[in-house]
Amino acid sequence: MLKELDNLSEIQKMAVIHKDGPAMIIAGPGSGKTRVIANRVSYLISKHKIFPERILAVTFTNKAADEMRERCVALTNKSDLNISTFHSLCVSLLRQYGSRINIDPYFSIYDDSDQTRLVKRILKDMNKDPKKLPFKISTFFSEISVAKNNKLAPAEYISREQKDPDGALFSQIIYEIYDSYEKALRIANSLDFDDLLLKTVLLLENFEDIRNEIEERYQYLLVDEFQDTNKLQLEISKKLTEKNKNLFVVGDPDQSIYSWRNAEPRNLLDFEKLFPEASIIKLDQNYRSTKSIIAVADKLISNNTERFKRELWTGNKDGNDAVLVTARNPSSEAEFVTRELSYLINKGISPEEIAVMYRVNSQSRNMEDKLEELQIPYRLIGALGFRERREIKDMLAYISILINHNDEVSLSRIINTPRRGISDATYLSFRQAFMSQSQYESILGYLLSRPWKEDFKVNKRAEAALDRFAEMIKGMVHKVKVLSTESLISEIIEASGYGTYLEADPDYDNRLRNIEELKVKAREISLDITDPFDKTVEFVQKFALITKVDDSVETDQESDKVTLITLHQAKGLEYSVVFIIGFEQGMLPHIRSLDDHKEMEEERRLCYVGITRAKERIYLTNCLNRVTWNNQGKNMFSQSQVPSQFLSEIPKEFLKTADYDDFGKINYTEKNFNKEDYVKTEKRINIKHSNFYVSDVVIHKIFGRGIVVSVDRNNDEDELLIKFDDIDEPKLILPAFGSIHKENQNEEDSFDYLKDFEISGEDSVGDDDFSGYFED
DNA sequence: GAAATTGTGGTTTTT
DNA sequence: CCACAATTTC
Repeated sequence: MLKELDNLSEIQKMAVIHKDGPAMIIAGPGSGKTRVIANRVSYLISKHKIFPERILAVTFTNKAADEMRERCVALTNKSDLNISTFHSLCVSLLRQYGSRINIDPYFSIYDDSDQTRLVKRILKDMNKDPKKLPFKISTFFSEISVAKNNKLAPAEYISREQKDPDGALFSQIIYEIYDSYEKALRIANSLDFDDLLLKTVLLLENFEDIRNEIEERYQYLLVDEFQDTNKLQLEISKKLTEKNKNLFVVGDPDQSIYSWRNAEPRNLLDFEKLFPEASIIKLDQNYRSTKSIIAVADKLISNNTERFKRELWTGNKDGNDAVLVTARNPSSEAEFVTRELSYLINKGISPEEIAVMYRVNSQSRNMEDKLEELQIPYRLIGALGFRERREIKDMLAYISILINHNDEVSLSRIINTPRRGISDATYLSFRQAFMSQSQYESILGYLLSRPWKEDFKVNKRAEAALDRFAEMIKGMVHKVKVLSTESLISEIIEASGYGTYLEADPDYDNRLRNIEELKVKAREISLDITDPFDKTVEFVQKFALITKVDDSVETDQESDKVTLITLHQAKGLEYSVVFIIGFEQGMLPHIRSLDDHKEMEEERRLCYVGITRAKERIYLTNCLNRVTWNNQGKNMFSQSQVPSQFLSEIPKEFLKTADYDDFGKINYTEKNFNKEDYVKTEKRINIKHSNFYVSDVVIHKIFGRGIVVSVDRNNDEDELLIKFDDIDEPKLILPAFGSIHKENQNEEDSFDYLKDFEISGEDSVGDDDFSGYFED
């Protein structure tokens, strides 16, 4: 038997040996999807003698593409496979054929910060105050993104929108900005992310010869994560397989989490309608996770109503119980996670195999603090990607303007960075002058040839500064043609004064390191291109598509690190141990989703994605209180949190619950937990007895007033069962951690017994730890 | 024109 | 709370 079919289930084999015609693989999490794709690629090559370069596999992220490539190369020993993302595929196609639709091959790619810059500039030109618009800039971008996904140019957009009289005014303004934005992009010879897809669709749609040529080039198309494709990506997939129909798509409707970004899960669900002859294969055996984990995931996702009923199952062992831990507040939650993971690490689990996941990036803060406190190395898959760092954006802007002389956004970014005496006002006059002349086609060309001295008036100082800048750029315009990308970067840093400017930066070391890293990345890219200029162009264009998952903030040099990551970014990854924090209404599900059924289902899918990343252990955590931002009062205040409704959707027997209080101690209410394990991690000295007795009236820091129902002194430490006034079920409390005192005693007296033992570490048993929680 | 200071507004997820 | 914009001061 061929090695491609080794160790596969019958159903997986069916997918691997699929040759011609459309196929849809519904692949549940951990069902061996990547393996199936890689093996099919390999099988096509070795069994059917398809040339590797005629197979195109499209994934969602660069990282996924790299992994896929690695796997395929390992199997086939061939390196000329085509594996890329939709966006980078489009960049390549547009570079090659873009001239047919008036796109210069040296186009720049604008990310959202570039877009925002551009739109702000446009608004200024239109004499509009960004703050007085009836919508936020982000609304504008999502609006035009929808427009572009529906292939609506500004004119088409407005004619469609105006049918709705209520929205007419709103749409009119959007239209005006959209129109100017498109014109500005064209003048700047730049494309935004949606354009990359849209222009490619237009290319394939309108030019049969190009379509044929590309379809000839790629005989077999595989698309991964198909549930997250948008309309344009579907169209590209269809156009590329128009004749041969060799479209092999893989996805999982339950993992569709990008509908807010115009992903259309229907692309997958309706695949059968589109291609009635399609082979349909469902992979629902999970090879990744324990039964406990799968049970939680499956019970949760079965609460979605708009869903093909489908059961994920596994032949794996039961494994550890899934755990829910409730903490007092986010910092306590982070403390629990940190201590627990240090316990796991001590137990021999590699930090690399552990991830902490959350709904929003800001939740990483508490985790970072605690991890640093305990000196556990972590990798933050960050809010701020490498690409978005200021020094990196600046470098790229310098290079971009040298490549694309029309790239106005880049020019405006660096013309006074570092400060060289060219104020925004000066730049605006200069730009105005450029716009109103017709002799020079590019803004950089205009700057360099300097007739602008006649076109507008600025003071001597500004004029001299502009002159110096032009001189400096002039010296580099030819260098971009001959220097390697990394030498070019060094040259820019030297010539522009950026180096000296950086030295004054408080974050100098980091920024310098980032720039060095940029050079390394430049060196690594596109080894097969020989011309230095082409290489730089390739680098800049592909660099714009790098995702945050590709790079990260490292806390030290070791590679062995715990991962902090958003649930969205975690898709496609797997870890032995996964913590998902913030299981509270308003956090997860996110507050913006609470009133919308469809969005709630997507939040549920997001949890499903998170839970199914885990191989061995899953911990869900939440907080009783959380400091939130109050719109009205402009004050931070501690708000009591309602547990996530998703938790109640998971039957109790599948999720063991425990409480965690601020002193780093878990009250395990389920016997399946090995309490000893946790005590060891805390390095606490066991205590003796407390002075609480049955029927004592007590005050608890969190739960308020209650009566001691029973005292258990069999263990090393007392366990009190307390019926609190406001809580139906009596709660188990360990009095040793100072969160409780007798009603008729003041707190200090109650704490007396604490003198009998000590708590290791710098922790002091004082009131400090409580301050702030109950204010307001 | 740049730096320092005050004010303001905004918090989801990202190719 | 934090980032960035506007305003004031140098």
